[in-house]
Amino acid sequence: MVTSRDVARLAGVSQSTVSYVMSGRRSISPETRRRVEAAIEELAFQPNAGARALKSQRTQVIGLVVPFGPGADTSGLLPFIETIANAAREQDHDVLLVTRDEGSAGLTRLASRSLCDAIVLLDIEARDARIPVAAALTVPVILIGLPEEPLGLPCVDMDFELAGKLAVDHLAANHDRIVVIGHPPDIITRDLNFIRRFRSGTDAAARAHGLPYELHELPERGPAGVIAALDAAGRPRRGERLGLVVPNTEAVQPVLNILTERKLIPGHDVSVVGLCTDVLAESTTPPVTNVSLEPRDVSRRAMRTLFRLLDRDSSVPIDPVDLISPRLTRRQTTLAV
Amino acid sequence: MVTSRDVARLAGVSQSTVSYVMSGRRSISPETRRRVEAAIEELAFQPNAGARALKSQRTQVIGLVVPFGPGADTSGLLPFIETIANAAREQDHDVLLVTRDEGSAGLTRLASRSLCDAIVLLDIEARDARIPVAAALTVPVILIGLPEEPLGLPCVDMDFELAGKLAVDHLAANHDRIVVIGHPPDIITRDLNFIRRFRSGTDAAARAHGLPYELHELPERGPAGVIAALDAAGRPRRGERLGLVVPNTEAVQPVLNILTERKLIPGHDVSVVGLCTDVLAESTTPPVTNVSLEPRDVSRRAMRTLFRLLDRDSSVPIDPVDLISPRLTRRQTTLAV
DNA sequence: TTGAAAGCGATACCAC
DNA sequence: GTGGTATCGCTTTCAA
Repeated sequence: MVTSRDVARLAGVSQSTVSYVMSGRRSISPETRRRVEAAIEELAFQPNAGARALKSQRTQVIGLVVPFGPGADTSGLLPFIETIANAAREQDHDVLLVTRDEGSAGLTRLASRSLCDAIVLLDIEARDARIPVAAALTVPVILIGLPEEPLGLPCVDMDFELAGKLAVDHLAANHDRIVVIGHPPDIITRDLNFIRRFRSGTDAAARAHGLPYELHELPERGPAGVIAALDAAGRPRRGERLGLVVPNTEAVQPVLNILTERKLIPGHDVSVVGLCTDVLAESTTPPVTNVSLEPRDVSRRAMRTLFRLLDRDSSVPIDPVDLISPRLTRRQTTLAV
Repeated sequence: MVTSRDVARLAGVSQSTVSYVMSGRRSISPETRRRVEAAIEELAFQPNAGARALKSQRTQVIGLVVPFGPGADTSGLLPFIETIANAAREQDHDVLLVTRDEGSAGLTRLASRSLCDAIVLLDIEARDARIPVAAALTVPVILIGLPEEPLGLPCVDMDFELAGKLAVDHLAANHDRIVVIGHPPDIITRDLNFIRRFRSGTDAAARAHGLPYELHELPERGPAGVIAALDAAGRPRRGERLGLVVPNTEAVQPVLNILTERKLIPGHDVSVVGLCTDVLAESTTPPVTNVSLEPRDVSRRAMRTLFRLLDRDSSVPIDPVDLISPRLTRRQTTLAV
């Protein structure tokens, strides 16, 4: 393994000079710089991360707590991880994965062992036991999600309440009844509060518009659950214009399939608004009118905030709660006005 | 930040004793052990990872190179990451993500900076430029995928050739024509050689059975590409029993949908065998007969091999190429014999 | 503009 | 059974 000593020897300078050439923290004569850079090149020198972290108290690593482990819901997770990893790399940082099933211990491990400079927590529950632990850590932590009590930790998330409102507002003009198709039981018991927030949005909007409004949970995972929920919703009565809101990304295509099988053409006999990413909405059959749920935007924002927190001399104020506004895109599954 | 010195002071012992209590590398009197453990507990001491790595030359980190970055195909990636992260944690290791768009530089960075003890490379192309670089590293590297020239690096992958053979063998008994639905152009140009291997399996098996055999690539991504490929295959001629093989996981459900739309019931008017995970196969409508493609099994095996490589005093022989046998599960989309 | 040297925190050898 | 101490490779202060 080649060290800065080797470089120094080859360049005929001291070890500290090598360090200064690399960090640029003091002026170096052009000649010395040239020799050192040549030596670095020749030996393909890269500084030892452990030594650097030990001395500088900076690991250049972002800890990412992901919801892996028995019984975890990992659907839709990849865009978060990808965006976070890319954003980290742009700032010359790497990402260390910590599995969620370690619970709070994973957080203290990251911080106490100085494994990372900052932590991103995904998949936040409404009353997440990790929040108090995270709030007490010495490293900055950012939450992707919105707990009831953030305890001062910055949060970034979609504005699900607004999303719910957008969906209902879109349908309000020309529909007689709004039905929200819910989530399977395992999701409900997890108490992820984006569900609650979305419902409070749909709920308030339906009330504001004076529209009949029902919510039907999925009694189980998979197509059977969707069928049951649609049965509960019932077929549109004669002349009734029914609007379905599907906040469960995974249920969007199944809902469209089942309606089609029942000779209810989405966009013609019934309306469907999904909560899902634009990419997904464009690839459903037929393309579904959707409220965008863009994990990449959320992750980007979270990372921007995180690096501001790390940048101690940036005095840019940090939003304690940063809610990204969704956008509704009309596609083929909602009735024309 | 609490260090082993603090623990030593509190316990009234030397720093080295603390270290030995933690590592168990020499015998300690019960009384001393008790005091040290109490101090560790009280101070919630955790050893500094950088310092430990610096001295011990072990980071307890596995580097994972993931295909993130512009234009990367990340579908189906998550189960690999999840399984690898879980397997690492079971061996008291963490996972450091490196994005693929760093290319070979990411590999040398991981190794030269001593960021990790071993590297897992995903998404291997047939002639992957990273292989020679990886082979020259000082840390063990394992490939998930099978390049043309592994250069001595251990590889773990599904046995795609066998997968192709299984699919065709299953159809051979009662079909008159085999059509393989291919991949979209971007995948083809990537030259991921599992495609080639699968085809060589279907090809050989069809020849062995003396069956008419066609391959139709998808001219583009998305449903339109699938429609075009199915058009090219043509409807079964009067009385002809047509068997479709769909090695492209993402195309499986679209194929089923389109056939159904065309009043060709899978399992009745035409047969479909997909290459996909069992979980997916069970949740398609209708459940598709599939050859299993189990990323978790592959990842598990890779990690087992990796930790054997790290375990210097394990003399268990390492398979240079470890191909996991797939399994065909008959579901509802293939004609009864 | 450059060099010498202290020290980050853990490990493990050498003493006793 | 336990303690002292050199050392890993780098950063940065202090001196020149």
